[in-house]
Amino acid sequence: MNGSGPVPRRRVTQADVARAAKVSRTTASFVLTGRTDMRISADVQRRVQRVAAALGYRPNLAATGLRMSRTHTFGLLSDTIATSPFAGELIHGSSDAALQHDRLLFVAESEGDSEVEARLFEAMIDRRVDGLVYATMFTREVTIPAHAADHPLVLLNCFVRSGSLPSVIPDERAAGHEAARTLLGAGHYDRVVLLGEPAPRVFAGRERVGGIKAELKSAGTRLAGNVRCTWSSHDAYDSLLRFLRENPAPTALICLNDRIALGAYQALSTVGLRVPEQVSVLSFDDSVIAPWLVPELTTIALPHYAMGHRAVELLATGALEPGAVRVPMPLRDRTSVAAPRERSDSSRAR
Amino acid sequence: MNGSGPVPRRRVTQADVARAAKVSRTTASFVLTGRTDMRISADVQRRVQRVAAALGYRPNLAATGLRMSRTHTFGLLSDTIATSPFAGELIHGSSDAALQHDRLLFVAESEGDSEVEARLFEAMIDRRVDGLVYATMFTREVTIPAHAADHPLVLLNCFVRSGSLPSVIPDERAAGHEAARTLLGAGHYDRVVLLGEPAPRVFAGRERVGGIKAELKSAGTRLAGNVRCTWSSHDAYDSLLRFLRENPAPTALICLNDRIALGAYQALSTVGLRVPEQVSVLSFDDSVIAPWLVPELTTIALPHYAMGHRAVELLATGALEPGAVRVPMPLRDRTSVAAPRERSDSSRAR
DNA sequence: GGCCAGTGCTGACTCGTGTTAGCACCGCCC
DNA sequence: GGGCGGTGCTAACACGAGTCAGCACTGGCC
Repeated sequence: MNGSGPVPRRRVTQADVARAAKVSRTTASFVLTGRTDMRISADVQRRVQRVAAALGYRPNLAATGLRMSRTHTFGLLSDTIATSPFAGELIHGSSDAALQHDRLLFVAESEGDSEVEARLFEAMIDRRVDGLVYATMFTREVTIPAHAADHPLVLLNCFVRSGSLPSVIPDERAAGHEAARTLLGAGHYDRVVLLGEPAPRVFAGRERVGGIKAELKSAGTRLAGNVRCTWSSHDAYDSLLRFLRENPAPTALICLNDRIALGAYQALSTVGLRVPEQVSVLSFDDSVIAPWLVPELTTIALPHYAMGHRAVELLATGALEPGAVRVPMPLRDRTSVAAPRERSDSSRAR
Repeated sequence: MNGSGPVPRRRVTQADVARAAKVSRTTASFVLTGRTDMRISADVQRRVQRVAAALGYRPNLAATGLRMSRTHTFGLLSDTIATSPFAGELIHGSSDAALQHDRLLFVAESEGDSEVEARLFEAMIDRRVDGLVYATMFTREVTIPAHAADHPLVLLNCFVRSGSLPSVIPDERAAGHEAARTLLGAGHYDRVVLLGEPAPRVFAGRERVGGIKAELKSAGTRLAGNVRCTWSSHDAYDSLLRFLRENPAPTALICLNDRIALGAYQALSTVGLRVPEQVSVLSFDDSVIAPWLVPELTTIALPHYAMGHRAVELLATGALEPGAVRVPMPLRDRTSVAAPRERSDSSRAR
């Protein structure tokens, strides 16, 4: 006799449920999709529900995707450079939002290769994603291929010049204001030095500096110094060291990002200036190293998680109005900012 | 008259191609899937190909997925803690491998919540992924829910006790050997101090220390000191500072990870010891800060990119033998290791 | 001229689901 | 008792592809 053997465990389908509940597949479908406009007796409804649960029925989303042209799936396409620690946050926020809206995310990276980008784009469209997020690692302007316009699309951390596409970017300008306000609030007034300008036409740099200067101006003061350097810890180290040898020490330092702040810490340590007792340090990005530094670095965070979350949420809710959503950048108030110990003679109590 | 208006641009299907090429849909299907066992004249083949290209036909993968039960899609499920900068690398490697094998990756994170994990798991299965990668941020042992065994599964950066599942992990032990060998090669022999043991039953720590000690032993020497501290820069800073005040300075320091190395740098700077002239520093992980430090940190890299790549490749090629694939950890030879300047009297030329 | 083998293509079914049109039954009313 | 309105369900088609069985035609052979 031919033993039944281990059944190859086919997945249970709607038809299985219908058969077991002794109704037509149509009826099962109506009950399981929860449609009320078709008259199904309460009795049958319960029976189908119960049988479905008992058999562990789960709809085959490949099939519904085909039938409905909605796959409950989004694509996240980024140009992420592998070394960026922010990529994880962006994906994390996106992934969380997707889960909340019962979606799943395809994630892929083009490394800036536009041919690869096109291939990935096609691959997602071929799988009939319901929408796309196009993300960049650094906030910048992008151009989007024309055929992309056929599909729901949200730009993440980037924007198009025309502003004709929905996009999510960090509010860098407000962050600049916040930075200056924080130092002013701690009592720093006229011996605040900026480290890192000019960022070569980089959105973040331009906006941050703009916000800082505007805030200081409206408080009736200005930067006491402006140390130029690239956004690398090594250059920041060298540049600040040179500055400190030729100028009076500032009471506070605004570093345009955490990498610069790291270089600044090392330079300050080299000349024997202590943070925050002698020099306060405030920075931007809240990269992983901020809490590792001694003392822990006070910095204004790039809200990558929140941005990713927001972008996917826009797609999921269909709120696709053109224009930029600016996500606030929160201050991570740690221990590198303190009140200035000695007042310079030109400072005044506020 | 009812103007034709802008056609809602329905995607072109195989049926469209067949119609335009004046063949049956069956024939179109055979040509487009490149099947040769069915006899189609070369003439018709060319015609179909040409028409398909002209119309820009692309198969609907939701449909083939349904028909074939193969979606050309994998799922990557991780417990990633958002703050980890390594997540990006893991995903990057996986994504690249997927692209190479014409697959797309669902990526999702559970944040260690097993209920969320189960939901994501279901969501992927419901979308009929061809296989799953289960990834952890830190190398560790995991337990996999039983029903997962029904699907092709590769463990990434983790393993099951029984070893019954294919898994990809970093070769931490070999890295320990490499670390010791590197210092020995630079001339450090008997004044090498370890900073960071014991890692509380952490795989990476155990293996690294094991490799280091074994290598030193086989070279006829041993660690000159063992400074215990947690894997945080702050604790490393404090612990090393205390050690340096009570002991002769080592010629080389092995830090069990880069965070510890950062604390060590700051402590060495505090007591006026220069890297690498007076103390060489060697570390593990190659986190983002390694190249930012002054001098740049020599460290043995966690091969997250390679591991992600390998895991997806295993799935794509179907090479799913049980047991662990150990991925080598490359030395990033920067500038924090140099030959010791002065020999201690007990050292001998090698 | 009828049979056979080979060539080249197509009809019809399938995957698992959503949806429209319509069928069978019941009770009521005149 | 025959039409009629309502109730409760189902047959049949569609989504876009892959695949099996078989049909129509040709040419050669006895």
